[in-house]
Amino acid sequence: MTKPIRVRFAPSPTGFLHVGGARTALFNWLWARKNKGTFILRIEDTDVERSTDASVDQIFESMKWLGLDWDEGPYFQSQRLDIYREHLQRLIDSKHVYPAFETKEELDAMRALAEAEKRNPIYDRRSLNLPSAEVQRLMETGTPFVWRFRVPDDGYTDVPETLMGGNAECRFHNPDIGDFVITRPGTLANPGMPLYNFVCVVDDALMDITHVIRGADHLSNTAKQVLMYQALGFEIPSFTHLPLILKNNKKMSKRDADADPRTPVSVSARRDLGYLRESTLNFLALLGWSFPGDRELFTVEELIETFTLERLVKSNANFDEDKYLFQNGWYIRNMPRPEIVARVKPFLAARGLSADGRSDEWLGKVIELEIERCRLLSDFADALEYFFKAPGSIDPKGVKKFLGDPAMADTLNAVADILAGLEPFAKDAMEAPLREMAEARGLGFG
RNA sequence: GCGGCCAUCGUCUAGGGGUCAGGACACCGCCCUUUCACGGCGGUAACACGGGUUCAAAUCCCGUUGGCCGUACCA
Repeated sequence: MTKPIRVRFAPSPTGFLHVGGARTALFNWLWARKNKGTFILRIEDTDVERSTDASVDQIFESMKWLGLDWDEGPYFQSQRLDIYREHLQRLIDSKHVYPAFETKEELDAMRALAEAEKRNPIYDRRSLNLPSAEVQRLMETGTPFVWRFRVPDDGYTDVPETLMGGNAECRFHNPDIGDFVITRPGTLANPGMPLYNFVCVVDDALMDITHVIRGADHLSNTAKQVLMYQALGFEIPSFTHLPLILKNNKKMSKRDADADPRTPVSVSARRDLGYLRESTLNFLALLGWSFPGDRELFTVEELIETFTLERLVKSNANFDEDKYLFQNGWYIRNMPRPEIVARVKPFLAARGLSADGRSDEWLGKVIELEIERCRLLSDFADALEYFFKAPGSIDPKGVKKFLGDPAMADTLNAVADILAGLEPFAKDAMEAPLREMAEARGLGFG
């Protein structure tokens, strides 16, 4: 038995949990559950400007709803600043980092110039080339500076990647990486907050993460991180970069605000629309992974049992709304009826349809009437509304078209007479006389 | 621009030297059904292109093209 598996999901609380993040969390969770490992939740909130408590709460809530329970954490990076400070000092002492004094504006100008000259916008190390007396003076006079990581002048950095790169290693040319920044601007007295590529490595190493499973948008960051692991003398974990989830062939992100209310990107909005956790997990698992043997529908237990990193797909996947909807409908139809009744209730209430005084049995019967047509839990509220309240308004066009016709009024009266005379009043008993009447009047039976 | 990754039906994918290239969603048709839906049956539809290697390439190699991601004092 080798080292126990430890994985983590590390969202930044700058918005709700979106379906892409949920899939990353799911694959980490599955890998932990499959291997009796540990699933850790870590909140990456070093960007104080953008992080909010509301986002943290919503992330927790969405993960709990999906059933992605964590074994350790949540850790908050904002509460671990002393740890990062300690490791930063190690990097300073070992000369792996150096202070850089350029302002944001200067850097923007340098980048613009590089672009205009069609050069790579790579930091030119001007602060590294400052005389040490000048560096000393600037620091002591309180000039704000950032810490930059000194990337080796030549050579290559290999990322031990299990998926991308054909199970080989992704190789980056060091001079292409550039000396990246690992803290925000600060002074000796007032140090700047540490940045992602630094804290991520410190935490993953200190938390004994064995497998880093994250989105492929982090692939190029990983080269920087490998360099940091080496500089800090940490053991490098294995990396698995998941193909991205695309929406209309573009990376799906929470920044594409939920333009269409029917197809939101946030997990909680999907839940509120009446998507089930079961179908959400099932559908998400199929985005970049496949169940062996043509299976498309499976339980979470089967998923845990079957999950392997080997069956992960390398190419990006478009989010297929139709398939998600279909699977949601399938789960609704195949769910035990008492369970469905319980799940539909909140959606009726949300629509102001009171089930007070109605038994679950009665609710079960009316739900059964529409269950094959409903693909979202919220569809039941639309479909069953007429059981709960009288029509609020009637389409005037419809009134004119049907009720304005004297023959129609006559027909309706005939229908009413037949129904009133029925004994007992049952569905089976009403069909024959109504058909007879329709035929006599030369009408379709529709 | 530079760097990295990727490339099978419209979409999600299976298949990794010899398959009629399989499944699912969507779409179309038929059946079931008073309608719709569900269900059943059937159908349209794919190996990006060009070179190699090989008796044999969707599968291996190289190139091209295309797509995506990154190129922050965000994560």
